[in-house]
Amino acid sequence: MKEMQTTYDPKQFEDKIYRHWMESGYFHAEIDPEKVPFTVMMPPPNITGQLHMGHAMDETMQDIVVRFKRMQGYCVLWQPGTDHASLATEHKIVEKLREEGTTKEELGREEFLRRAYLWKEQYGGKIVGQLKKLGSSCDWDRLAFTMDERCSRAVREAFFRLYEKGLIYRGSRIINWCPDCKTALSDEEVAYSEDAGHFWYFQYPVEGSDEKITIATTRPETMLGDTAVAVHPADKRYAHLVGKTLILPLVGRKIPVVADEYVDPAFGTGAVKITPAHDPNDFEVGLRHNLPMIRVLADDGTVNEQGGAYAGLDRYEARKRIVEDLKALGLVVKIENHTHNVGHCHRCNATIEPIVSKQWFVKMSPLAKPAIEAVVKNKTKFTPDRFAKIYYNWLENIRDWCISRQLWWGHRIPVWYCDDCGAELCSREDVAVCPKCGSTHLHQDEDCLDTWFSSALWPFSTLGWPEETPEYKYFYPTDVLVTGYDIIPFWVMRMMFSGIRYTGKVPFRDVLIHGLVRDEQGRKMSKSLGNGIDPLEIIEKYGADSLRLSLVTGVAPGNDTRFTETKVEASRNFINKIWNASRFVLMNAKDVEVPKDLSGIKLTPADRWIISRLMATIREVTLSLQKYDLGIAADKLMTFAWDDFCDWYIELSKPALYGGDPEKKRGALGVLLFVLTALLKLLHPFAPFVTEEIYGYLPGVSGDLIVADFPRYDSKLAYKNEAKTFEGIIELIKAVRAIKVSVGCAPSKKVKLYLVTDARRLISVNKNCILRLAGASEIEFTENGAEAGEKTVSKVTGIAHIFVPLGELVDLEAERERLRKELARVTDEIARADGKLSNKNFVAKAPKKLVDDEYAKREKYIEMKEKIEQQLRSL
RNA sequence: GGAAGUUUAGCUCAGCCGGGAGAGCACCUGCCUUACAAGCAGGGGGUCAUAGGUUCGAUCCCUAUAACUUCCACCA
Repeated sequence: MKEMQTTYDPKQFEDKIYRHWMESGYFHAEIDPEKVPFTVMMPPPNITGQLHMGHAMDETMQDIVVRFKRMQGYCVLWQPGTDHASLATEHKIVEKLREEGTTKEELGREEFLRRAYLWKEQYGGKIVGQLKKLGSSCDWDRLAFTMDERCSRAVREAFFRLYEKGLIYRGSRIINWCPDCKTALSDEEVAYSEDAGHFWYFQYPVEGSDEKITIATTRPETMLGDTAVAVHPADKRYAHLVGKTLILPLVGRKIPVVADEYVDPAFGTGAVKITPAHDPNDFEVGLRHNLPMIRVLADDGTVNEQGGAYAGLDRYEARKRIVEDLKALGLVVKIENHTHNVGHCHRCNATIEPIVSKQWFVKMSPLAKPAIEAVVKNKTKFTPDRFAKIYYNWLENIRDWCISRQLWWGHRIPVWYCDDCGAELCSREDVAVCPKCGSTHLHQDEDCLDTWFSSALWPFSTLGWPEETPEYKYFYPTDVLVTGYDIIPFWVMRMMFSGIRYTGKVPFRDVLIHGLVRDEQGRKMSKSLGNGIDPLEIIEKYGADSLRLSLVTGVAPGNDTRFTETKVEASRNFINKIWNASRFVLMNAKDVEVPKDLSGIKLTPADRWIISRLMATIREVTLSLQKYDLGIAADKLMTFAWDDFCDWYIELSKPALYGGDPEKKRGALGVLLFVLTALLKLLHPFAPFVTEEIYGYLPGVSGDLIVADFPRYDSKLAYKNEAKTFEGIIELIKAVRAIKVSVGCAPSKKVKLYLVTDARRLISVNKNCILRLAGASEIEFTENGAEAGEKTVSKVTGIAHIFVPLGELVDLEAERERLRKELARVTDEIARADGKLSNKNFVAKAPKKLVDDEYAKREKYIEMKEKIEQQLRSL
């Protein structure tokens, strides 16, 4: 039998243990009709991604749940995978091409895609390795990729079904356009921020008059596409101009003045320039008044040929020039500073241009309704449930989803156009011949689908849907989805409506939402701030277990948390404690094995107390884990491990271990091993590596912890009353310690205890423990403590009145003072109890147990008071 | 403008059904007590943001207020 090293050093075993788990196939989920399935879909990280703290927390939480369920005997599938991340990846590759001095257009679609796959092969695996470092116990045999064959097939099927029902359509509408990425985006992919800008006031001359109308704009360059000026119908200032024609300066176009309710007369000048092709509101106005739509910006954000003299200029350069030119014409009234909300590309942060463009859309309202209903009806539950409201907010206000992207890396839209008859053909299979006219001159739509279109299918596409594979039938719907609240609109919501639509079932029963991991100052970790902390560096320094623990302790579900290295250190210290406690048990446990149960052991009161505490902990941890209260579960566990087991029980076991009575020693060791084993099991989901490592040293234990049974609460071992009685011993020990400290008695100096007590038997049975833990030499029972003599410090506890003769250390005046304070405290307690009990309503209405408890407390304090008074008199 | 959250010890945060406020870190005192100084023992420190209400009883439930955070919408 090898011995445990004297210090906890995670580097010695974490990789080794992970390899062992992999080789043993413990992560692999094989359909087992005898077992109940438990399925978790890992949110697929981007192939371009690096593991960050957010992932680390998300993965840790999933792994805790998954390991817990696996140990409970479920057939657990934790499905891993990666996301092709269409835009993010293409963006990176394009950047790389730029460095190489080429462009994607130069390479052509085919070559570009070849490069992209190469990239995926090269970098896509990186994050997988990082997840392994963290201890993720997912089924790597089933590693999926959103663009693999299975998922791609599901994407086509989903698209086809929606298209068939008219829920996918193509149309020209205002969309969010990123001029840098040169693609359309969904509403969710636009992030707004308050940017400082200007409010420019321009004058547009009225045709056939000297009059001019003043408009205000934040985007002067869009005036090139103005096709009207709108005023409020009830606005008297402009009533005479409605129907008149204006001459658009610099352009010379004649545009009408229209009356529209949309205009707020109180804002700006009350007259609004209308650019239907570049503003969502103007677009609506344009439709109502049948205005022409003139697009003046090209895909790259420069002014297009419609811009006349400004054609070819970048939008901001054009803006500057237009303002200058209008100034020269004397048409600029004023320029104000103005901060307003500007949309930015979620990926590259470029300013978004609203542009009219022909794109593919998913009609949302028929999909949103059942998705809302499913949560209302509790088919899917959010934890914490307040996130259901966020989810409703999104779905209730949702607009049609723009799903086409002008990108190459992704799922190409499965629609073909016939060059001869113009037919638009959506198909599950590639189309070579036009079914309408028989032509073979067809071309596929150039665009790709939004990445989230495929992620939305993740819970079932990975299982083989639309085929009714055995996996799909067994593992779907999944049990819990774990993700951050920031992903609700992108992913959770879309999986919900997709799952319901395509499979007829909600994709998951529970959604466990967590918050963001922030930096020490509470700021979001981000690349631009450079405040991100690399989880791998933390793992390198402290080990994965410490990182995992630090990410779940003291965190309430759904709340953000701050990452501090101090917290990791605290976690590391805890694990070190476990390590050393285990080492202590094992170095004493020669020729002993972990007992299967406790039936062969004669249990001492201390044994029963720790077993009772273990049972309570098992129950609390199990319940908390079932409710996904990971922070509470970890907290209970750590308190039990450190306070109860290490600080108390191990110390309590020492008299038996060192006392020379082989039977007592065997009993204590049996309990130590029994409790330690259970503790390792309970702790395993949180700190899998170190617990598995220690488990390997346990004598007489075979197999691996990862697949051991999770401890079960056993009411026969609860020993509630005995445990409560034993708390009296603990209180007694603490009181003696406090007495010694209060007079500056050296801890190593043993003192004699005189006890006035009714619990002589209880104390006698636990005498050795009391002596050792309290630092006492002997115990003598007395009637009134007089034997202890003058120079004595006394203290009253629940089971005894303690007298400790401390000779010269005792300052009688200080002792009197201390007793007076104690007396005051006890008197307050009695008053408090009296106050409650004299309240007739309390006695009448409060639960009986509470009232009885209050009487009992009063009794106890009165007794204590008498003893203290008596002691004060005798001094 | 709408929504959600937060406000508890010096700091970071927990707190299940309403029934004597907790942890970690920091701080103070004393200890290398042969598992552990990444430790042990003892200790100090809180009007649970404010004001009302419900209740026998409120950190917890309700209402209002304030401050902060986040998300959404958005007036060109």
